[in-house]
Amino acid sequence: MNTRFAVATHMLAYLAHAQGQPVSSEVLASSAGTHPVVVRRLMSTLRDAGFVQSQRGAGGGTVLARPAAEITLLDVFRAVQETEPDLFQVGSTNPNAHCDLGRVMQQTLEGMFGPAIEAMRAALAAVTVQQVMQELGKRLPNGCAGASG
Amino acid sequence: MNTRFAVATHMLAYLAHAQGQPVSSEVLASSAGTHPVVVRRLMSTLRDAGFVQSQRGAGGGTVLARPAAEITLLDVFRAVQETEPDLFQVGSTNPNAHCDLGRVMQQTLEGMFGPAIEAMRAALAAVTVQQVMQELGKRLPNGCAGASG
DNA sequence: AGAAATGTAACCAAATCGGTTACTATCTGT
DNA sequence: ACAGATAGTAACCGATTTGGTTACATTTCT
Repeated sequence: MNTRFAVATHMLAYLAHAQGQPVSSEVLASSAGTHPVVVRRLMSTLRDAGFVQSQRGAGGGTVLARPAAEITLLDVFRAVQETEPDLFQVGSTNPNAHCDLGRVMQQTLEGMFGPAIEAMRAALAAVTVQQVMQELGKRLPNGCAGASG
Repeated sequence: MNTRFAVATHMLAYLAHAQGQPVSSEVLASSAGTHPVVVRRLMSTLRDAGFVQSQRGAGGGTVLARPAAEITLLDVFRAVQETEPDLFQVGSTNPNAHCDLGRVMQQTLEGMFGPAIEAMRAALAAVTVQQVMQELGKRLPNGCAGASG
């Protein structure tokens, strides 16, 4: 899987911790261990999804556009992972035209994965960015997250 | 995601339906809509995992090495998807050496994904190859699966 | 004006994936 | 013994994806 989901969550949690103070892509990239352009690319997606808001120019950066408590990890996953419908891409076995087995197999697997996928979705939907941030706070009592890195 | 998991399940269900009769990679490939070499590659993995047994030469093919009721989809997934531990590869954000945030973020996300991953695993473990085969039988009453395709 | 920052296109190297060819090894049947 | 059928496996290829990087236009603040 990609790193996009993890990086996006990382960025959002950082923004939540910044409490409305704009954060530059350079700072976020440094924290997430990637390149500022990668951050801005992801931000573009998150902006389209309505999660963040950016300001150009000196002193600019990105802030959350919604309360962190109202952004779930499922929201983030959906925004960032364009191929969300097939969280498990069961299909893509090229069904044999000569027989229905291929197609039926695909339907069958999809049916049997339904519960698994729903369980995963529910688990992701149960966690908010705010919770991630708070969990981070517990593990980083020194406050490094808000300062330099 | 790959097609490997779907194809492997396809093959195993087919073998379960064949009831001990060896099935050639050509037949399986035709049914799954792929190439015989792809089937044999996957079979090699499934053989290493102890799920199937193959016989070379004329009249050869592959048979199940275990009762279909004792092979779960989680088993198949683990065997075929080498990167199983990170069903969600949360990590691979390069933690910033300057600050612990990267590493802690990774730990935090992993911790919050634990339940989601476990839910998914449980759902996969609850389905056996035999159940897939039976479900296929319901949807293919004409018995095409056992005949030509 | 100049510095700082985003937005975005473009390119690249690496990895992955599935298909294909080619060859060897093995087994069965005559 | 020989021919045919089959698995096992290495090797290569093209397509796709991914993330990093450069480059440049745009915006905003001082």
